[in-house]
Amino acid sequence: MSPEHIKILLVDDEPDILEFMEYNLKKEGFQTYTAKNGQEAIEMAIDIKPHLIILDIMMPVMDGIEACRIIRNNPELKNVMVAFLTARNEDYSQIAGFDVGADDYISKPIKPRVLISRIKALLRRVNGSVSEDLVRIGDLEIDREKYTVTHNEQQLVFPRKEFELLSLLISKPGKVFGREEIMTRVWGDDIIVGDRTIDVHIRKIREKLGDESIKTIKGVGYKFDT
Amino acid sequence: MSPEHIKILLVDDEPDILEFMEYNLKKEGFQTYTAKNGQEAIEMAIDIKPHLIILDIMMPVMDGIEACRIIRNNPELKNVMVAFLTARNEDYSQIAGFDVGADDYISKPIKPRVLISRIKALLRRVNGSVSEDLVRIGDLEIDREKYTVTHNEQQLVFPRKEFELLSLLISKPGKVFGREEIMTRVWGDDIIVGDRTIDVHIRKIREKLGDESIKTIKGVGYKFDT
DNA sequence: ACATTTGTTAACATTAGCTTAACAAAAACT
DNA sequence: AGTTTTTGTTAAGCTAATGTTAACAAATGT
Repeated sequence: MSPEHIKILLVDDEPDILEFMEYNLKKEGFQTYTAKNGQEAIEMAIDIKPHLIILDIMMPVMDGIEACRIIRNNPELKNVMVAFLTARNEDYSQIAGFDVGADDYISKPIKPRVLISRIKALLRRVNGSVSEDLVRIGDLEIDREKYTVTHNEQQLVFPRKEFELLSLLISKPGKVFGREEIMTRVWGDDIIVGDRTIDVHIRKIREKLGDESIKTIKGVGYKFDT
Repeated sequence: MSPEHIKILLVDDEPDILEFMEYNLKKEGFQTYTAKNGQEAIEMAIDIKPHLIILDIMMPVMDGIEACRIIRNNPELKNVMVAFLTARNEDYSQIAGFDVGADDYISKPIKPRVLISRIKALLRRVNGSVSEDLVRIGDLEIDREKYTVTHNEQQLVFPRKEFELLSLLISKPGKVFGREEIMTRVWGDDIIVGDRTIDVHIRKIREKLGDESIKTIKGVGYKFDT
């Protein structure tokens, strides 16, 4: 999704900050909208249905936390992303765990490059590419966020590579992943490791899952299949 | 705190009354849950951690008084508010409810407006003094307002960074927080501190909590898990 | 101003998990 | 069948990531 189609609603009571953010986001091609308090933000959000709302926490009339709560409870808005703006040294405790469902925190003072990259990361998430934190296949459930694999009610611990490898295979059950592809997607293009490395990891996964699920297609690669 | 975030557990053996209360509370925006006896109520309460439980006194299987007693003895639930539903002419002496720690009585027949205003009053009490900033996970209770962590009846003092770090981890139990994320959310984007800093804080927290609860996922991050 | 508590760093110890090498087994090819 | 190629297995080393400690700096309290 290109920036031109992304609507971002900026909410802050300080005009300077709004202007600053708006300038930087517009330069990147985003569509921007502004509101100066939570109340206004919600009305506007319902109207324009932005992809992302950047909310200052401290605002008159209605603060960011409260606004976020309302947004999260509005069925029309519950899927928009919300990022909080927090003062540099604002106690994290003020916001932490108010599990109002914020997707990110951006701290002041805002640096344009940080802002942009955070926003892009956020939007990447919304587009589905990354998210999908929980995948269930048969009696297997892998949770990328918690980094756990649950198998027959048992939570198993998987070290990084094993997890990523299994995760990759499961991402498309049935598809055969060639060694090349596994290499680049689990290890990356730069680092070079021997060929047996993959086998060893496959073996460990099989060991933990009691075999069966990962199949070898000789000369081609591996696949996950029930 | 807006009604949308208030969870109320309604407990009565008469479906009509449940439905009546539920209808009225939902209209006000509260989240409601229902159970038809004390047994069920307790299981449900542990699960959903409601803010308020409205208990009928006379019920089959387990009556309200007994249920309340159990609730008050469960560390995870001891701070929820409990209100009893009493028949109009029920003798107060019979109730003995205050002995088991009820916070209010609501007498049948229930009038919607009375019900709502009593509930709001109750919840105001909660917000004024305790709770809301209080999170309980297992035998841990962290209070963001007081900056304290209670563990096995012991109030521990956590310095700011430690507290914020623990607080972050607990805000989503199970989720693995990468070092990057920890950095930005506890320290902020601007300030740069060495890598070992996080470890040292983690260590101190573990020291105080007697270890176990914070787990390391090597190469990924840390998570809080029971 | 001093004492105490927090936060950070640096240097070193430790460990988990990654990689490898060497060999065994199984397919695949002649 | 024999040979070649690919994969499985094992255990031992290696390395990067984390744990640990203590000393110092910074903040906070008295």
